Amino acid sequence: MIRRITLKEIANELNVSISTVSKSLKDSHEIGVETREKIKAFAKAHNYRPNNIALSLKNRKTKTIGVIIPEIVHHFFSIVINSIEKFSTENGYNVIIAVSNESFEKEVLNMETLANGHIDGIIMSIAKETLKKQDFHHIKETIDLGIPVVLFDRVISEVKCDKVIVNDKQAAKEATQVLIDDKRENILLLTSEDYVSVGNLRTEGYLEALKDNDIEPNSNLIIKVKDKKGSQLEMSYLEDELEKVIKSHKVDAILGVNEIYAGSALKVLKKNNVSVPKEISIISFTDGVISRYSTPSLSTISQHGEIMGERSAELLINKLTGKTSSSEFKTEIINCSLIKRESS
Amino acid sequence: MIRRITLKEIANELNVSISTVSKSLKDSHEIGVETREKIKAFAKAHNYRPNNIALSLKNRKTKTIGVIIPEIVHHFFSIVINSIEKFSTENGYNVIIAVSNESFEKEVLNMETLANGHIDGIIMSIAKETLKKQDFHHIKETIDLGIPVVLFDRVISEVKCDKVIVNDKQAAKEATQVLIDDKRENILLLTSEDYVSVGNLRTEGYLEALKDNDIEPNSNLIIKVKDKKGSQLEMSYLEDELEKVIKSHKVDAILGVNEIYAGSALKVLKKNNVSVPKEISIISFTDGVISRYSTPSLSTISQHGEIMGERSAELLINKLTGKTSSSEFKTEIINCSLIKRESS
DNA sequence: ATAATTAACTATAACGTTATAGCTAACAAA
DNA sequence: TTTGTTAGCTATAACGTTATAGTTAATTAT
Repeated sequence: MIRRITLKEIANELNVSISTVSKSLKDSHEIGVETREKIKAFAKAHNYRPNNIALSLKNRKTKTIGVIIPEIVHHFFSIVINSIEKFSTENGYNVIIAVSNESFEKEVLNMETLANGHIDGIIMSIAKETLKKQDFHHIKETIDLGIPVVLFDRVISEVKCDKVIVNDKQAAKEATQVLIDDKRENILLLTSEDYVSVGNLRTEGYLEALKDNDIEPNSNLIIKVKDKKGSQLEMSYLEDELEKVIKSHKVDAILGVNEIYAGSALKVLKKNNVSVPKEISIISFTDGVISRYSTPSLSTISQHGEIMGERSAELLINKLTGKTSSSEFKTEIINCSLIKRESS
Repeated sequence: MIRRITLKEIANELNVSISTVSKSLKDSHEIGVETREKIKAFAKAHNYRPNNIALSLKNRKTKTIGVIIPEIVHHFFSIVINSIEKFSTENGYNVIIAVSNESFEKEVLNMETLANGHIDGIIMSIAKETLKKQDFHHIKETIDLGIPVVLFDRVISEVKCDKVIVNDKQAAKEATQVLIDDKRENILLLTSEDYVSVGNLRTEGYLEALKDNDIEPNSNLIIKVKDKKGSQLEMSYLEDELEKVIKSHKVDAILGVNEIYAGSALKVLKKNNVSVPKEISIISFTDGVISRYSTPSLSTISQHGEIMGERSAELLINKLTGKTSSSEFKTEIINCSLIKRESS
C-alpha cells in the first residue's frame, strides 16, 4: 500500500517549506525557476495529488452535486440522472445519488444528510408522499442554508428556486387532440392520484382538449390509479378497473400518463382480445423501453429526460459558479414531443 | 440565508473554549453538567450540525462509497445501484455514482477522480472496452492506495479484491437444458462478443448443455452481436443477422444473454410471423421490464440485482469498518433463477 | 500544614491545503 | 552611504473538528 504523498512530506524531503511546495505546484513566480522545477519533478515522480477533502474544507466547495429522486429503477429518472451525471462530470462536478423511494421521511433524511455533507447544491424531483403531505420545510431550510436547489419534473410553486418542467398540460392536450382527429371520441384517461402535480396537469390538458372539441368528459372514463406500496398491487388495481370499464363502456382510445400504465393497459386489452390500435388506440407519456418493445409498440410523449437532466445541472452549476444571481430564479419548460408508433 | 454555526462560534458566544464545546456535545464527563447542558441547549437551539468535511479530513474517512457502472439507463445496473444505495444509506454511507459508458478512458478518469476524492471505497462493474483492452492498471493502483474495491457482475481474475458474481455458466446450462427437455434441439444463441466475461460464460454453459445431450453445436446458430456506439446500430445488426438465420436454418428456440437481445429477437420473429413459443421458444438473461411487458412475456433468468448490490455493498462496508481483513478476499456467487413466463 | 488528588476546564497540534504577510539577502538608485 | 526595491523564500492563520496534554483551583488525604 502506497499512501498518497502530501505537501508536507514533499517539503520535508526537499528541505523547503510547505508554502514553497504549494506555490511551486501552482507555478507561482514567487518561487525561483530551479526550485520550482525540482519540486514539480519530485511531485510528479511521487504521483502527488492534492487532497480534495482538505481543499473542500478550505474553499468551502466540494464540487459535488446531490441528486434526490423518487426512484432509480425507472426509465425517465435513470435517463435524467444519466444526463445530470454526464453534464456534471464534464463540468468538474461529482454526483451523489439519494433515493427517496417516494417516501416523505426518507426524502427529508436524504436532504439533511446531503445538506450537512459533501455537496454544493441539490437537484431533486419530489416524492409523491411529500406532494401529498404538502410539507416542504426541508427544501426551504436547505435553500435558507445557502444551498442552491433545482427542482425538476415534479415541482411546486411554494418554493422559490430554479425549476425544470415539461409542458405537461399542453402535451396531454395535443395528444388528446391527435386521438380526436383520428375520430376517437371515447378516450379513457389512465392517470395518477390528484396530488401528483404532473398527473394533474396531464389530466387538465386532456379535459381541455375534450372541451375544445365539445366532447362531454365522462368521469367513468377517468381511472385514477391508487398508489400502493409495491407496484404489484398498483398494477392489479389498474388492470381490474380497466377491465371493468372496457366491458361496460365504449372506449376507443386510451391516454396514459406513463408507460407502465399504458403497458399494463395493453396487456388487459390483449387479454380481452381488443385489437390495438384498430378498436382502441393508445398514446402514453414516458418514452421508455416498454413502449419500444411491446407489440404493438406504443406511441409515446417523450419528456426528453436528457434535456431535463442537462438543463437542471446547468442551472445548478450556473448558480454554484456564480454565473447567475443567487436570488433570481428561472423555470425552464421543455417541450414534449409525440413519438408515433404502432398503437395509434 | 442562515450560515451553519460552528463550534468556534458557539464557544465565543458562551465564553468557553472550543474544546469545551466539542466535549460537551459529545457528553464528555470532563465537562461539568451545568456547562454541558447549557452548551447542548445552545447548540440545539442554533441547529448545530458538525461539518462533515472537517470530520472527513480529521478522520480520513468520508463515509461515502463510489460506484462506477457502465450504464445507468439499464435495468440490471439500475437495480444494483438502487440496492447499493439502500444498503449503504442504512449503514451510514453515501453513494457517488460515476458512469463509464462502456469506455475505458472514462472508466480510468472516473476511477482517478473518485480515488482522489471524497470516497472510502469503490464498487464497480467493468466497462466492455476495458475488458477488451485487458488493461486494469487503474483498478490495481486504486487498490494499492489502500482504497478497497469490490467488483460485481463483470469481474476479472487479474485483480485481487472482493467480487460478487452470478453463476452465469450454470444458469445458461440449466436454461438450455430446459429448452432441450422441451424437445428443442436447434437452439440459437444470441450472445455478445467474446471479451465480455459474462457473455462468454453464458456461451460456455450453452455449449456444455448441448454437449451433455449429444447435440452437435452449430456455429451458424451462434450470433455474436457486435457492439456499436449507439445501440440503434447494434440492434439492427442483431435483427438482420437473426432474420438471415431463421430463414436459412431450422431454429426452434433462442437463448439470449440479455433482455434487449431477446426483445429484439421477439420483434423479428413476429415480423416474420413465427409464433412464440410454439415454433420458437425464448429464454433470456436479465429479468427486466421488457420481459414482463412484451407479448408473449419472456421467460427470463434473473440475476438478482438486488442481492448483488446488497452483497457488494456489504463486502465493501465490512472492509471499510475493519470487520474483515484488508488482505483476504472473497468471491460471492449469487444463484440465478429461471422465471418461467409465456415465451417458453 | 503540606502534598496529593480531582473536577472542570483550556491550549495545542493535527488532518492537508492556500492566501497573506513577513523575512532576508542582494542589488539598484539617490 | 543610505535607502529602496526586488527576488526568493518562510511563517502563520484559517477552514472545522477532535484527541492529547496541559492548567487551574478546590478538595481530600496525611
